[in-house]
Amino acid sequence: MRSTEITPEKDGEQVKVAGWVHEVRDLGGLVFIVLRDREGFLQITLPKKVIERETFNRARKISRESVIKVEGVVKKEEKAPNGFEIIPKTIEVLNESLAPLPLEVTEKVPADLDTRLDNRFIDLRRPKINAIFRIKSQVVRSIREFLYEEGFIEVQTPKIVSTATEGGTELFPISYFEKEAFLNQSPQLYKQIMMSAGFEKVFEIGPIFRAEEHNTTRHLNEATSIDIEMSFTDHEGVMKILERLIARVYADVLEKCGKFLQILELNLEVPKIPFPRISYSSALEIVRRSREIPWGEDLDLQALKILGAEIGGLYFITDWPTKIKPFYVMTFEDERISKSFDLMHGYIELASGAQREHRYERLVENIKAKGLHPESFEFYLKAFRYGMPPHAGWGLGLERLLMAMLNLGNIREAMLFPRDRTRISP
RNA sequence: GCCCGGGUGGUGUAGUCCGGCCCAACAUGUGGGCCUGUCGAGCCCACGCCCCGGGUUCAAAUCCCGGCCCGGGCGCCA
Repeated sequence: MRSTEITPEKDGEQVKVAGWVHEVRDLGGLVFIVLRDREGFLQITLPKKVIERETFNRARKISRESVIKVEGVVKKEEKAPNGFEIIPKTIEVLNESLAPLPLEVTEKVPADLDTRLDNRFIDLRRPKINAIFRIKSQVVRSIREFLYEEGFIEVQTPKIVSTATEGGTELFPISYFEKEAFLNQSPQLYKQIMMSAGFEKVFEIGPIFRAEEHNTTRHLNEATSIDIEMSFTDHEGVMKILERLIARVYADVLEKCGKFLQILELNLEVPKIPFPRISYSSALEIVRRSREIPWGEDLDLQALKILGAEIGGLYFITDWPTKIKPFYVMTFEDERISKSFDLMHGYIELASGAQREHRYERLVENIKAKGLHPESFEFYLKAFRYGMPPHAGWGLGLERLLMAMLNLGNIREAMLFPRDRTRISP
């Protein structure tokens, strides 16, 4: 049985429980073992007079974090946490833990993030850390459910690619027999090809790799991207999907992860849709009250912080200058402006999307205009020559979303085993 | 890539500025002991640490040089 399945009403019932020894409090004639399992804590109480001597003496010496199995009787008890305790008949040590521990699971002494990540298996035993990933699981589940309900088809695209970069980020080169290859920075080009293939609505949840030497609390070199692509719609259409998706995720987490939110001491609110939309040009006006940025330049961190403070919460920045967006975005009639958007949370960018350029000739021009070579994109361009519908899509950073939602101070907290500038293990 | 900050028991900190009073302190931990209502249990005893290599000096955790490692900010990027 799990800890949460037992209540004071089960008084007198025989139960089997298993888990980790969180703490042992030895009072001499009375020993308490705090047992921790996946769902919470249980108190095993051993009064010296009642327990068999051998069991009693062995139990008080069990090292913290050892894995034990307990068979015993539930006893309703006002003085016990949650109103009950278990009086054991037998205690079996399934696996003994070494001491001292690499870090304190009881959180009496804090540990640096670096120490925690080096010992992640034990760090994750801490309820607060565990809660993050229980919520992450629900987030992914909600996203999947929502997109399936909306008629999307889940796809898997390659993570090993040969193409030159689509622009922007650096790629990790890898050794691939006699060929040059890279880890994919995003499923962008492949999900667009799926539009030509006639899937109409696709999504993918998978890893992306960025070989940037950044060293900040909001960047990872391996992250999880949630990507959608949708035919016969425009940027407005996919923005609506995105805000509904975000609201759904918040609502589900609120409904199904109350316990974990409580552990994290978070008060989550479901964001109201539609999210505020502000054009790049209007955003620039706000920023210019305190800082000069010429039209057409990207908004740097300082600018985004000004905006985040001004607007707050979740909002879209739309109509970005074409020159700072990738070749695949579609422009308005005024070609300086693109049908693109970023979803922001404060100053953190969560997602970015656009209507795509589906017209072959225009696309080739765009590639050339970015100083790239159309020949390197032949596998991609081919899909545009034989019937490509108009389409739009976006990519959403899962860890960024989690960071924003749970107010995490460091994106590494949102990844089980983060990969950053210096860390590739564990 | 640029710029800051840091490395002291298993863990987290103090001490470094201004060298000696530091064979290094505190908490947690670990080992042992006492204790029948703990829930950050309490009390007593013990154990355990100055990143590496040079240098300066009568004397280095402390100052200087080099190295390794880590954190953060900016840039870039999602």
